[in-house]
Formats: sequence, structure tokens, C-alpha cells
Amino acid sequence: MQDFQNRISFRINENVFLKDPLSSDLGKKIIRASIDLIEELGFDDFTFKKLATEISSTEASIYRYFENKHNLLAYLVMWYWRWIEYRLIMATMNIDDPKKRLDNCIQVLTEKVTEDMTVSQVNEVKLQSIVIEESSKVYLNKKVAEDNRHGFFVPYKDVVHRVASIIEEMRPDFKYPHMLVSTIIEGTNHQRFFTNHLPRLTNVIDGEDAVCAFYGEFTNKILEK
Amino acid sequence: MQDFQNRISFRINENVFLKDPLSSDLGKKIIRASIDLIEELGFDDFTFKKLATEISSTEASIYRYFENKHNLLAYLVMWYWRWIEYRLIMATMNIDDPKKRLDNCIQVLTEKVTEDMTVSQVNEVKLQSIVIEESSKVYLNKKVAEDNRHGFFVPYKDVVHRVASIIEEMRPDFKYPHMLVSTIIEGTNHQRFFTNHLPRLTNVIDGEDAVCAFYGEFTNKILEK
DNA sequence: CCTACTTGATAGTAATACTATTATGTTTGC
DNA sequence: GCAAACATAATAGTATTACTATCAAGTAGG
Repeated sequence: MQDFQNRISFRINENVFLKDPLSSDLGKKIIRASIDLIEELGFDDFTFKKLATEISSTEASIYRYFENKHNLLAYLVMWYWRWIEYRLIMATMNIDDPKKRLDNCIQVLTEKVTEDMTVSQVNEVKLQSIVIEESSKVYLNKKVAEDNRHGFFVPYKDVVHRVASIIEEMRPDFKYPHMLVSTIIEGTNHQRFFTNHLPRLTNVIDGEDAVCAFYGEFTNKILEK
Repeated sequence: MQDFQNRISFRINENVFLKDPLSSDLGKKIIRASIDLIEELGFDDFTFKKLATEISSTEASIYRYFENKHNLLAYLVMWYWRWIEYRLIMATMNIDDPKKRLDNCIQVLTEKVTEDMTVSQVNEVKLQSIVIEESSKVYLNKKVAEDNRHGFFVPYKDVVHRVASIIEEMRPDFKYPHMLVSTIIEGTNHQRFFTNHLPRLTNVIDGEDAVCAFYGEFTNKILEK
């Protein structure tokens, strides 16, 4: 983590970009505007041409930062998990009881992001929407092995491992800590998507964050002795 | 359900196709070959041109059956859930104990499909791979509201409701039956994908179907009083 | 045998995802 | 203060994709 313009910033694996977007004004504009545009248009209708118009630059200039739009999405998602990891660290700092540590982590993994949580120069509220609606496109394709070799999923894996290791500490006999954590993460994203678009596939409860409540309750039950 | 060529066949909502692919030889070839090709190339690299070459026909002919490749994928996924529903019906027939009914359903939802389970003219083994790797692309896009209005998700919702209603019968006070079922379904697909491509995000256990075991165990725990 | 319908053959279009080249402006080192 | 290095802009061009349109040929039923 390095400080940048008075705000937190995360180090992202170099394989995902051709030139570090945080190293120039144009790069930072690319990140900002791509978050706005992907959130607005959806990743499928998002193009480098539209992005270039948005920031009054050219397609060719954007291609100097990212090989393609797939890698740009991968960058944004990596950023998101590094930010979540940072929040996991904050949420478990100076807490000894593993049960409490785990509860706090589940809270971080499942809660809805609001403006006041943002710490970096990117818009984390929009970024969470992008993660919910688009992030699985980063791995659901035939390039997943190559991207994995290039470290595109390291930030995600680090988050899963961090929480799984608390579970292992609490319950060394539990056989599926990673499966539990990735189920919670992917499940949260799906349930939020369903709440917004296909509510009959989930349970929407007035005045309650049902997603948060469900996964919290459910983790406790599963780890009960 | 209608019988066709000595094999079971499912009725699929007409909005998804322009002409029923089961009504002609060419249509059936389109379905068969598209399953082979999507499984082989992945949905992103799959095109109607390649499909046309594969079946010695033309792009224009395929467009007479499906408006676009998105709707063809939606058709295949709808077929899959109709098949799963059929298997849920078989697995709960003549069983009175709701607990046992639920256990059988979870088994159907989480088990890996093998050749001997196939009942229809489509290759359900390949179809399950497609559902695991591609099905979320049917709803993860900006057309989801329109597709939902056209009934593209009815087979999926029917499966979720069928299983959720057993849970409601067992535990009328449980607040999240739909969330639980869709978490199991989506979770299973993710965990199978992770097992194949990103094993550090899950737990792979030798000589055990960990996915099946995890979601079975976990459902019991959550519904325990 | 005529009509309707299905498929094949061919052509064409707009948009996308890039690549390449050259020009212009700006910063940095000496 | 000036050249070299570098970043960006401007422009052009290509292959592929996702379609649409038109017409001809074959075939099936009444």
C-alpha cells in the first residue's frame, strides 16, 4: 500500500497493465471514467472508444495502459479485493477472540458499501456494483488458466485465505473452510444481484439487510459444535 | 413434457426462439452441435458462423431459429432446469418424510451428472458443464429485465420454488428458504468451476465429492432446530 | 401440379477490438 | 537553453462479429 494524493492506494500486480494507470493523470482518468462507464453501460456495452470520448482522449492512448478491456476489468476487481483485504485487517486489528474476528470479517464481506466507507481515489460504491454484476466475467472464460498464472486472482485468494485461516483456528477439524468463505462471497454477490433484478430467487425483507443476516446466521450454525 | 423419438423432451417458452428447434431436423442439429461447440470453445468464442460450418448449414438458417446466440444459450439453460425439475419430481415421488424429500433434492441439485443419468436427446453431461461455466451470462447483463419479462428464468425459478417449498413445510419459521436454495445452486456451480480452474478457492478432497458433502451437511445444520 | 414453406447461397452493413504510423507537445538532463 | 526522451493525440486501417436482406432451389401436402 502506498499513499497517493492523501488517499490510500493499493499495489496491483504488473501483469494486468502495460503501464501503471496510477502513474499519470491520463491513467487515473481512465480508472475513474471506466468505473463510471462500466457501471452505467454494463461491461458488454463498454468500449475503449466510448471511454476515450468520455475522457477526451483516444482509443490508442488507452491501449497503452491496458492490453484490452478484459484486463481493465481484472484491474478494477483486483483493486476491490485489495480494498476488502485492507478493511478485513482494520476490522480484526487488536481483536483476540477468533469468533469476534470472524464475525467482523463476515460483516465486511457481506455488507453493502456506502459512501462513508470509501478510502481511496476510486469510487468504491460503484466498484461494488461492478463486482456484483461483472466480476465473474473475469474468470468465466477460456483464458482463466493464463490469467491465474499471471496472478490476476491473487487478491481474491488472499481475502479467502485470510478469512479461512480464522475458521481453521476456531475449528481445526472443519473440512471446508475455503469452500465456506468463497460460498459466502459469491453468494452475497448473487443474492444482491437477485434482490435487484430477480427478487423471486431470494428473500427480500423490509427494513433488514437479509443478505448480511442470512450469511452471518448461517456461518455461526455451520461452525457450531 | 412431450415424448419425442422415444426420449423425453421438455416444453420451452416460445419467447426464446423464433422457430421451435425441436420441430425440424435442422433445429435438432442446431441444439446438438451448439452444445458440443459451446462446451469446446466457450460461449464467448462460439459464433453462429462456426456452428453453421459444423452442421453444414448457413448462418442465415440458424438465425431463423434463434434471434441471437444469447437466446440460444438461454434455451439450453432453460432446458437444463426443466430436466433438473423432472429429476426433482422423480426423486421426491412417493416419499412422505419432508426431511428425506429435501435430502434427495439437495442430492439432485449438487451431484455431478454422469452419462447414465441422461434421459433426453441432448447431452446432459456437456449441458451441465455449460451451465457451470456459462449460465450466469444469461442474466449478468443489461437485458435481464426484458428476458425476465419474457419468462427466460421461469424454469430456474420453478426449481428454486419447488425445493424452497419443502423447506417451508419443514420449517415454517425459517426466513430465507429461497436464499438458501439459490445459494446452494449457485454455490455448487461455483465450487465445481473452482475445483476445475482455481482450486485454492475451494477444498478438493480425494475420494470424496466435497461439493455434494459440504452443501448436504450445511443444509442440515442450517435447518436444525 | 400448384402453393407454401424450408433451407441454401450470396451479399452486404455497422460496430468492435484491435494495430500501426506519424505528429505534436512536454519534461528532463546536461 | 537545447537536444533527447517520452507521453499523448490524430488518423487510418484491418479482421472479425453479429447481424439483415434477397433470391433461388428443393420438398411436402392438398
